[in-house]
Amino acid sequence: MFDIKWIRDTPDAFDRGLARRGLTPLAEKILELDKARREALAEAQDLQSRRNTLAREIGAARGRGEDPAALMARSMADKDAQGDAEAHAARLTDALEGPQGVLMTLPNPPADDVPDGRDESANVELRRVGSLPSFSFTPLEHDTIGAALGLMDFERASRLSGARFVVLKGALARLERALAAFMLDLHTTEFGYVEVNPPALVRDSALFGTGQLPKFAADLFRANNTHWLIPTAEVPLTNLVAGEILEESVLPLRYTAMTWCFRSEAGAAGKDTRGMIRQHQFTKVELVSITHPDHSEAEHLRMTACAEEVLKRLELPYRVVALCTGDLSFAASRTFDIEVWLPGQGRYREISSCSTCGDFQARRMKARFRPKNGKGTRFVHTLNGSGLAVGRTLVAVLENGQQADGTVVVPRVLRPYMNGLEMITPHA
RNA sequence: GGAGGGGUGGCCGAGCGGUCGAAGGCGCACGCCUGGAGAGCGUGUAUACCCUACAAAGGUAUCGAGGGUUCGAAUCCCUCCCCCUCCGCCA
Repeated sequence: MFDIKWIRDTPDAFDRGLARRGLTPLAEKILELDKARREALAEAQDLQSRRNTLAREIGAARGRGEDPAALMARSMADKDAQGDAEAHAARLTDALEGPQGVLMTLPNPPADDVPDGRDESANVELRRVGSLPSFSFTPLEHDTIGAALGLMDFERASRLSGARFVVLKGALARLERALAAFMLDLHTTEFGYVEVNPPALVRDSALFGTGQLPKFAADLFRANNTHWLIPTAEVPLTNLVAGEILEESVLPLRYTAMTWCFRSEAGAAGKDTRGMIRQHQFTKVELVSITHPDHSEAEHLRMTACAEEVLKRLELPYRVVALCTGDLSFAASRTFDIEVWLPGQGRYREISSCSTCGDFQARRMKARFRPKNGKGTRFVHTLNGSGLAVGRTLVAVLENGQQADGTVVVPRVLRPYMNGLEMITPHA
């Protein structure tokens, strides 16, 4: 969602943002609509104002026992014209700001420092952390390891639910729970995030707020006519402040939640069909921050560091990548991906995505705050990041911790969460 | 699922077709008063849009949301959302 005033003031900057997203200029067209809308609005308001005056005079005349017929006739005379002007203004407003309006369907412009590029090949690696493990054997992929342990079952999962589901058992089920608990504990006790247990079913308005709707309905699971399954806890956590006017003193708000995430993975046919990398349902610990506009930049770095800390403590090697304009998601203005090293695949894979959305989501949600000094209200900034994707973290633990004998070493920090277990062995 | 009762400004609460953005109270802010505090008194206290210098003044809208009736709606009608109570069911 865009600030129409900003487009009025700086149409070139707006079009430049679109261009960086690979879109054609639209400022001129938008400003035409905007101008027409304001004219229609002014006309309608003018007529309404006159009729309000007449209505008051009619009331007064009645009070004096006079016949208001003449006044009523004058009021009626303007009625159609007003109706037309209103309808016209409403159509134009809808074309601009309605659910399918231009301002609603255009993506957030990239921040200035986002590298330009068509696709992920233009992403910029910022840093590598941790040293890659070496193996005296050819490291296996996680699904092979899990199957050999007898604790990861794709066949039965597909019998239950089809492709892109998994059944974890025993120590692996426990490992998933341990990972999520460890992450939540870290974020709540050391980084000041408030743990939230939000609904996993939301309605349209929440998904419009964060930007999944109207454009990406195909990526979501729809429960029925009124509810959708969340694709990420970003949706309920961010929408916690939808429609609110916050006191500046409560900012920043930091929320974390462990939820299941449900994604239809439309358009991912053929990608990552094996294993747990790309599932219809997965567990994720999410981080969301609601900040003052002046602090979102620093918060973005802070949030990324919080997510990185999880990997550091799990002793998993990773790298951080700045997404280029072509790889940026709809609502994000800047995104850092954290990619964990997967020895079985011999490559880094995304395990977290930390984005700042500026005021883009806040506008859609109407989430504002009242500045301490100064009047009126301002839109907050919203940020979200995985801290981390639990399923993929489990994959990384398996692939990095695998031993020649098929067992898997449990990372030290997880052992308290695993009843002291140091090693995952077959059928454990 | 069945039967009722409700949704008014930061909060409480009046209004039930006319001059209501909305009485009154509380809270909050500022001022006066005070050695200081309290009490007391006074003033102010929403959001969005239009207009405009993104000033002042003005206009329009908003009493859960959206439609309708009417010259005129917080007040009447319809649809939807939400909350509460009782019964049923249920983790």
